[in-house]
Amino acid sequence: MPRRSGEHAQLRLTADLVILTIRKDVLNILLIKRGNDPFPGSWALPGGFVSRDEPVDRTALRELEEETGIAGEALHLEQVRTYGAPDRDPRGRVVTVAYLGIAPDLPEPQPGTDATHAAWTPADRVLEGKLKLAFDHRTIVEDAVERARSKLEYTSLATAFCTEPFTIADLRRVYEAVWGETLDPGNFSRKVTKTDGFVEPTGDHRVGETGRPPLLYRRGKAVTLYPPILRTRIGGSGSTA
Amino acid sequence: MPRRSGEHAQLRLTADLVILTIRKDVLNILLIKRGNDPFPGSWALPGGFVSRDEPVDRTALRELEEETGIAGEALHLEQVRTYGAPDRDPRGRVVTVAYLGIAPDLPEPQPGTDATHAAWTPADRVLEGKLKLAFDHRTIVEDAVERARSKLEYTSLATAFCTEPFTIADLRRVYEAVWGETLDPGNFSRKVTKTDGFVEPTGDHRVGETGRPPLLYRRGKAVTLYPPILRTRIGGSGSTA
DNA sequence: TCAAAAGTGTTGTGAATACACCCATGG
DNA sequence: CCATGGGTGTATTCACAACACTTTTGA
Repeated sequence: MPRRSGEHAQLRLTADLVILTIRKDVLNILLIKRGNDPFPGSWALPGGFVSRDEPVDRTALRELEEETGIAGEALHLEQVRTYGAPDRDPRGRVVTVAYLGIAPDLPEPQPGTDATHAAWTPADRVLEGKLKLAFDHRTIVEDAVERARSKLEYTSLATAFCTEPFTIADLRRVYEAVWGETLDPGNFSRKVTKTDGFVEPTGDHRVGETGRPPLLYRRGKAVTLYPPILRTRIGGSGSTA
Repeated sequence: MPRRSGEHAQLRLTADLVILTIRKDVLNILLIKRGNDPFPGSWALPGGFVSRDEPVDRTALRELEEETGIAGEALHLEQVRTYGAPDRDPRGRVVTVAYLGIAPDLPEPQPGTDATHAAWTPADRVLEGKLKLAFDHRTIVEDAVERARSKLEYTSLATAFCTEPFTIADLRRVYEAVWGETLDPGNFSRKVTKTDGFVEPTGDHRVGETGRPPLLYRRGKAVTLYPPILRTRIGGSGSTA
């Protein structure tokens, strides 16, 4: 199938990561400050080049650890999509595979290779354009966050934000932070505990905080939720992409 | 960020296409019979190498036309995901970006470059393993078909299978073919016509067939459907991936 | 007149919302 | 005893599945 071999040799492949977590009830994203060309000093997603014979998924985990010191254990990681516009990188033809990672609240990241800083940043600062990112990383963030938002509806992804054991209110705060809307605590509790396989009670209560001690849960076996937990569409005409 | 330049030079990128259509109320997929190494004589997805400075999306359309004679006009095309296992291609490191295409019933494909045959094939023959495909193309087909099945639920994707103008029954047969289940005609009709922006009446009827002449519709403006048209989950425990 | 297909009416069931209210703890 | 957050009760609204039934054509 190749036409002339020279036509393909210049292309390089990277993996970039959108790592999301909830910090103080706010959706945060892991960013690094670039140390090298291009865009030195700019904020960007962690990521880097795929090595020969390295699965792309492993590139993602390796770069995450190299640039931020965060290990991929206990991290939900899934591919979002691939960005292949010819002019997206000034270094030449660089195609990137974007990943979405979901983490429970993690320690401060430690900058490593190619990064002078690594920090959790409220996702809204990127989505609202107040913080500019290098390359087409803002688009990647938008797509990844929308993926997370919609997967909260029909999968058990929200539990990946929680450290076990967690309470129903912990889970509700995940939905509220990711969707940016408040939910009725009572109705949410019922819906979650009645959705087969979403969460399993441990039998214990969480103590030490004010208010009635909540029951503790761990992740259930279900991957997809039926019925789904739908966002409230305003207007309902549904012309959103 | 590159370590040694030699580490990246060997990687090549392809675009592969899962083109779906409905033929005689059955979900069909467009396959080619390979003319070249590797796997000559095997059935496979249409696709080919990304050229220098060519957007990956354009590669997909170009290869589709080159190998099957089908033009990308009036074709819904979206990326599914990227497959990057190091050993997925015996020629070396070849990473592929898979696309899902949805087409209304099209003429017979004409084999072109690198393909000795091109044909519509019932998707079940591939999904049930009765027809073996080259590379990891069966996995790609499974993922693409599952994407189509779930997007029928919460988007207006089904209309991409229909030639305008179409009837509600045409649309119902799309759902039935893709989901592999029968739907109640009356309830389906109500649901579709009441879902804001899904279809718009043209005012005309289709004549010449037996039975009461159905109203004709064109695609509405909505991209997402609310409320969604959900598949009937049996058992409901939702442990599917 | 009959078969076939389209589309409406009707009814019972289940789920979602809004919100009142009770529970169990820390201060 | 009060504030705080967790959780249940309940009425209303809404959506859906099942299926009877009417409509309108071709044969």
